Amino acid sequence: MADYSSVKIEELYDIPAFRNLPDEQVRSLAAVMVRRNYAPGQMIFMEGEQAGSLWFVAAGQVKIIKQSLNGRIQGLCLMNRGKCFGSCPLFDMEKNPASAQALNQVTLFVLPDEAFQQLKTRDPQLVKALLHVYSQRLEHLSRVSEVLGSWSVADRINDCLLTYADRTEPQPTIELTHEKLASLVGTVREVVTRHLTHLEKEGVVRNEVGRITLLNPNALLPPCACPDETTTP
Amino acid sequence: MADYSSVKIEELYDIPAFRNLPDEQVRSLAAVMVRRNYAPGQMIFMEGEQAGSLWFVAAGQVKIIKQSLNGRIQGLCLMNRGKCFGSCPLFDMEKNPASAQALNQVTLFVLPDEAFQQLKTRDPQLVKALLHVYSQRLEHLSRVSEVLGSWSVADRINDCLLTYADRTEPQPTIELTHEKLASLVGTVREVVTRHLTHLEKEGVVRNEVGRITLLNPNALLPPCACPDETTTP
DNA sequence: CGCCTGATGTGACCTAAATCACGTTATGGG
DNA sequence: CCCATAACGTGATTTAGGTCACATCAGGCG
Repeated sequence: MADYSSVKIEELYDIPAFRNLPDEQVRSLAAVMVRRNYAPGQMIFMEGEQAGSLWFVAAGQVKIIKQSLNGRIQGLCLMNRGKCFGSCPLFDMEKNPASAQALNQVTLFVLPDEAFQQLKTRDPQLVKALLHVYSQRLEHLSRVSEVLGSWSVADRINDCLLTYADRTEPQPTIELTHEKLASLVGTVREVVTRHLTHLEKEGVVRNEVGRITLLNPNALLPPCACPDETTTP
Repeated sequence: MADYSSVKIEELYDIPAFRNLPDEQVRSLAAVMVRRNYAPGQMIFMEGEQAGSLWFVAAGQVKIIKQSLNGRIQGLCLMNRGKCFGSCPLFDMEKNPASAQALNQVTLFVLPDEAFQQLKTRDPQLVKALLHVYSQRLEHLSRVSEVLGSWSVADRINDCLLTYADRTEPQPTIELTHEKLASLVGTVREVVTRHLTHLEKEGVVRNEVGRITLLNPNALLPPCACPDETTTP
């Protein structure tokens, strides 16, 4: 099943991190990158494993998760087409801080560690592009920490819907089962179902099997922007 | 009250990130760094503010927190003597991803943004040292996410005790009030008190006012390392 | 030494959300 | 077309842990 065929230059330009790079750099990247396919549910790499490579999502969705000793799984984020993940070879991280799992049929482009090490010496611009990706990741994680720590499950679900909605269409949609949404948010299916049916009754979303349509995204917005004017003197 | 006197070279050598740097580099750092003092509870910088500088803890403790719109506060970590925090000028982060607050009387060394920008061009080694700090932060945050998402409050308290214990003495101690511990862990005082008195009954810790002594740290260890041999066939 | 304030102990109560336990609805393959 | 299976809907029950309401204890200080 594994398809190790090469990566086309046009395909690389679809990835935001590379969009502004000059042609020859992308060309040299394409030469060393590898295409990989994964089946739904398949693990791409595991937390704690030796790290190094960089992964780019060409098609499908990848879930980044932490699994703790007690068996519970906490989703950290969902990587869509164009996103980059993997332990950063720029730092000297030895191990993957989390696991990556294909959520559906997935195609990835891999930049192997060795290839990256070579590129980075003669290509500081590339390094800068990737550093930026990592600064976003730091921000994202600190946001996850905030959300997990102080939001209600309902708010977390709303936030997740807004974050991962596909906005290319007039009606933003999310192509996830309740089960998968639940694992991303860090809760269980029943709670997601209940909350979604509630939202549907309010006319905020429409539920179909494996797909949620946002009819009124704004209604999901305020996590709790309680207008706290009451600064009692 | 603000004491802007200069920073001594010996003091910088106390900071792990600089310990292995050659003498002249540390000398040039000392020339541009600034000393600052903060009172207990005082905010050092706020989430969302313009970022840039790097901060090093010379004495006291600094709490890194996220405050969400609903007013709840989630502690991310506690910085002890020698630790480094602040938004990384290496990335192009515009804003602080979190706030920093002095937990007690605190002395900091500040490396201002401008100074750092100059240093980094002629000192790649320094950059590398700091990148390493940031890779640790990424790991820490992903750990926080895991812990918040899937551990019980009791486990989180235990973990916090182990993480922030001062191991220089035979009996590790934590110098925090229950209130402050609670805000670090992301819970309320009562829960911390209850759990600590429970631990004291079991002989695992000793409680004094503003101080907790770990009598048997190992008892705090397993978050839930349930020996799950039962791979039922 | 008595008072005030901040740090603790502890019970009663209450809510969010996880669990359990089903029933119902899609949907694709034979 | 039928059935297995995955996805969804919904109630009843349970529980961790947050909230409230006090009572106690320790240290500083006039």
